[in-house]
Amino acid sequence: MPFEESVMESEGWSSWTEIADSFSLTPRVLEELLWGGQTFQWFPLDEKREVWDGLLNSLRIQLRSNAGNVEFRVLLKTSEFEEARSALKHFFRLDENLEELMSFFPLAKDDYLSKCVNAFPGLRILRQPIEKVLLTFLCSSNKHIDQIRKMLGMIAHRFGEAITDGWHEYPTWQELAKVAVEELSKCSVGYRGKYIVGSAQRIAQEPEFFEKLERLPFEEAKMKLIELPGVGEKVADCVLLYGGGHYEAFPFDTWILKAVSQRYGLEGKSRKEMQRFVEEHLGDNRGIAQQYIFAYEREVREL
DNA sequence: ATCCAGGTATGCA
DNA sequence: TGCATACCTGGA
Repeated sequence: MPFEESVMESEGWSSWTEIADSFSLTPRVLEELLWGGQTFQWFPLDEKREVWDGLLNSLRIQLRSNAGNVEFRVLLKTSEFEEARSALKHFFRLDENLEELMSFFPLAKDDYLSKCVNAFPGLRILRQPIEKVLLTFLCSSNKHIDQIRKMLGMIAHRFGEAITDGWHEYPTWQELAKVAVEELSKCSVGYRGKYIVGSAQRIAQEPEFFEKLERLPFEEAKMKLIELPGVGEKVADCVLLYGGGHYEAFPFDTWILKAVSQRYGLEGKSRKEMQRFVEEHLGDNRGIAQQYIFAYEREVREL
């Protein structure tokens, strides 16, 4: 019997419902959003990765693309239906006009970017709490996405609040500040353990750290983040892009570095020069462009 | 086995 | 500033 049947019949779940009228995504793009390295609290329920199981605002939710329409259902005992729907609209940024944000991309004179954009229609930057994003990208250095996911899963399970059916939230920074590095090391975090606890302790001793961070303009927020141990330029850019909604952030990871230098003929150029090129060529919403490039490169290089 | 992975911190020219 | 190296861990 198809997997979907048993899911439909299990108790406690609401019925599958569209998140919003005009919100459609192919299964591939939905997969890229939930599994591609922006967020780490969603897991595929089936081999084909068409149904997703996750946690959003501590609500247990499932997602799928049904003939293009993004549908959700929620475990009713843990939440109200409309609460989940509005959390999802927020998460997918349905309040923003993606087309308009991308209207300044130099698509007419950039075949490469056009290819990236066309390959993942509707791809966007998810909106996640900045506290959570900081934790995820503090784990990210020198790791594959699936390894990051495993680390975070262990951290949540060991230190985070239990929600339902073995699902745990991430621990708060206040909680992490009290964790011993040796304890955290049991989550395979390696040398990142001291970064996480060290950052947690600084955050814990500065009241409203994240509130202040969110009020700062991009460059100042970036400097504030880089003061934390384990946060360099790349992690700071990720935190501000995925958690702070700063589309000026353009994280230069190894993939993007390779892609930009090769695709735009900038081999041998310094990192500074590449940054300057990206700023001028891609414009203020370059962070969104980065997401398309990242997705495209991962797909063509087959991982 | 040896290398590398969504980098950062440190030391030295 | 700009480059070299070490760093936990685990999978290829």
